[in-house]
Amino acid sequence: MAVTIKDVAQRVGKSVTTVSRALHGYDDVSEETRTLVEKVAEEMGYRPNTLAQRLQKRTTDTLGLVLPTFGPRFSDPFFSEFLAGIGNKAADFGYDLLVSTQPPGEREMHAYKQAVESRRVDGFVVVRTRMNDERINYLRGIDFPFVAFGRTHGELDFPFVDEDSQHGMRLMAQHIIQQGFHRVACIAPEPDLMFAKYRLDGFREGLAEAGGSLEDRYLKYSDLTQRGGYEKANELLAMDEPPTAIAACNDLMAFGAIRAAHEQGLAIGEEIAITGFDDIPMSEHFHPPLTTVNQPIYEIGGRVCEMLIHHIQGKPLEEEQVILKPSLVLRESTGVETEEDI
Amino acid sequence: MAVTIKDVAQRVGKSVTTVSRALHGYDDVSEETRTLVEKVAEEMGYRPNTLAQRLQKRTTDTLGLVLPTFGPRFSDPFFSEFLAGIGNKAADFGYDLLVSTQPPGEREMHAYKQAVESRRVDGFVVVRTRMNDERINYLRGIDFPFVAFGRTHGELDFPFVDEDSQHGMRLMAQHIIQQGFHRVACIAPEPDLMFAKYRLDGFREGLAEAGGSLEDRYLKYSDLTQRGGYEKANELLAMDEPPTAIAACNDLMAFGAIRAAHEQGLAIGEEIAITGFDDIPMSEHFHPPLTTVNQPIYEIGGRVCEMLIHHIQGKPLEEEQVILKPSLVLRESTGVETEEDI
DNA sequence: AGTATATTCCAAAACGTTTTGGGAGTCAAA
DNA sequence: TTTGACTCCCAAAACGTTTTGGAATATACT
Repeated sequence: MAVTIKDVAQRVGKSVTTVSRALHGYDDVSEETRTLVEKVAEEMGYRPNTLAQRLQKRTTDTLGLVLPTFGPRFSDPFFSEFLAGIGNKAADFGYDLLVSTQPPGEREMHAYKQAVESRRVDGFVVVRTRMNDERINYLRGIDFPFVAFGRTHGELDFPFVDEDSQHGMRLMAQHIIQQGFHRVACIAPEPDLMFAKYRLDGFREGLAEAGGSLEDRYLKYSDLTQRGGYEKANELLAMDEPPTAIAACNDLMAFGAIRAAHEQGLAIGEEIAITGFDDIPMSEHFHPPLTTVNQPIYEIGGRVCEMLIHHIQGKPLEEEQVILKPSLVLRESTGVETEEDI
Repeated sequence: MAVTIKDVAQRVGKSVTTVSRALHGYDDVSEETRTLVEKVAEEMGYRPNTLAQRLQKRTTDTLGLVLPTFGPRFSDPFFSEFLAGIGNKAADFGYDLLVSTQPPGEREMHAYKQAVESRRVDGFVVVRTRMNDERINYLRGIDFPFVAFGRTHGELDFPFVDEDSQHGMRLMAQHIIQQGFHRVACIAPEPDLMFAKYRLDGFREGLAEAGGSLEDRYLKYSDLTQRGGYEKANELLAMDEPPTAIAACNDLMAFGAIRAAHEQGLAIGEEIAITGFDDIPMSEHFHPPLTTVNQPIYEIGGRVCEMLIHHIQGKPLEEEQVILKPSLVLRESTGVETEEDI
């Protein structure tokens, strides 16, 4: 059907070898035949068959990304932005991006193993790391290229990009106290997620440094959804002595908490402070605009992707392990009045 | 490095052919050798090389999806849910999903053409169709398999799934009028998007049927982001005679409009009604909860994917063109008090 | 003239599969 | 004993590339 290199060779009256070498700029082919080959290939609409090229070069030029989804209504703006960051960078380098969606667990691991064993990808981007991360253990065990977004507990002898969310949450705690909110609660995700630990630790440190503390009764665990944040915030607000500040560990849960506070008729930013983490685009446009910790998700995606490609190509990485300093974004949900930075 | 079928063949003392046929359940191989082959293959950890298989079978077992992104901060919850729908269904059928992200235009078309010409995918999911859709023209022109989410203007001789958003917006218009809001505005996306036409047409029809109309000054065009909705709503609310209802053509823009109304101190659902379209998970948890038109995004993704796979495999489609009836989700942003459906 | 050196080319192997088109052996029926 | 059917097997071709390891010719230098 399609035009193959053999067809081109026949047409120019040269061997397949010569055509291939002409097209790849080898210098053992005369200027004359090179231009002829190029012309004919162009005319015939020759496009190399990627599969054949990849088989021969023993490389897939493909990156793998397994998105950890929870339930069908997977709808985390965080991931679409991260995906765009990876995807665009991958395209720049001529790599394909193979995406699959699996909830953490057996099927997820199966997706990784299958991709590795049947040689579908050259490397992985591992996202949302966990305390003891089976994906990373596996990939490290077989020495398969990957770069993680996030760290793990224990040995950190693999390449990653992470934000210093411990520091971010420390700043956030201090900000909350400074704004005059003293009964402070936190909604954290399942503690198996690595960033949960960092954010919670940082939050505790920040409170301690500002002379406060996080009481056990004010610590709630939830999934990372709005619904989860809503439910846990409702529990908190129904207590005898409800908190006057709720720090959620991501923006989505903060949105849920805001809704709960609204329903209780609380003036957010005055009677209660609510904070998030991530600074997804929506947080600026929420009512009220959300105080949160900025995470340059798109850039991180690009960075991770670039590191992975270098890794695959055996190029040395100038920085194997990147930790970014976060910055606070202060908005009305903690009582800060601002003309929003546009 | 990795175990090939040749290694297995050598080990069992049979030909490569026999091993291949044993592993694929052909009946011209004895029960004895079959079990032996299976055992040895298992022991040696043999996994067929996908690339080689695909080259030989002249198929890629891969679906293409090019997400139309606008700018780096691409963060549309709509797409992550749609992606999950496609991804999970593709996995069920053993297909890979190749994702790239490109803004509409030249680079986008290049992504399609490259994937087709270098034979990287067996078919495409085309999302967010446009009036005169170059992607569809191209794919149809070369008779390449695809299924669209959405229709186009003109001939509809290709497989698609779409929601009858015309009907949805008709219902919405009537609901708004019924709730007693009469100065009605609309924020629509660039008219090149096909669903913009349907939604706007439907909205006009609904208003007409309820004895109203959409004045030109109350029609604003925007991108599909929150920021856009916010800006256009501000323009509307700054008019001498501002509208008392704003129907946005997606939830994200509605969120932006809500923020604008909040900032004007308007009581949403009472002094002004605001509506969206899509019913992304967040719309239930917004403040106030958003009246919108439900679109089963995850299911549509799965449906489109399944249709595409059938198409690729040459199986007849029971339904080539699917149009789903939408349903209104009434919430507080139009003054409806509900115990939310959980 | 003979030898080295460029220059230009290509046959064949390789990547790892699946499929094609038989072949050899056994057994029962003619 | 031949014939036909059946069972089990396999060499070789094919998929479409790239790379290896020369070969052939022309040119330049002793």
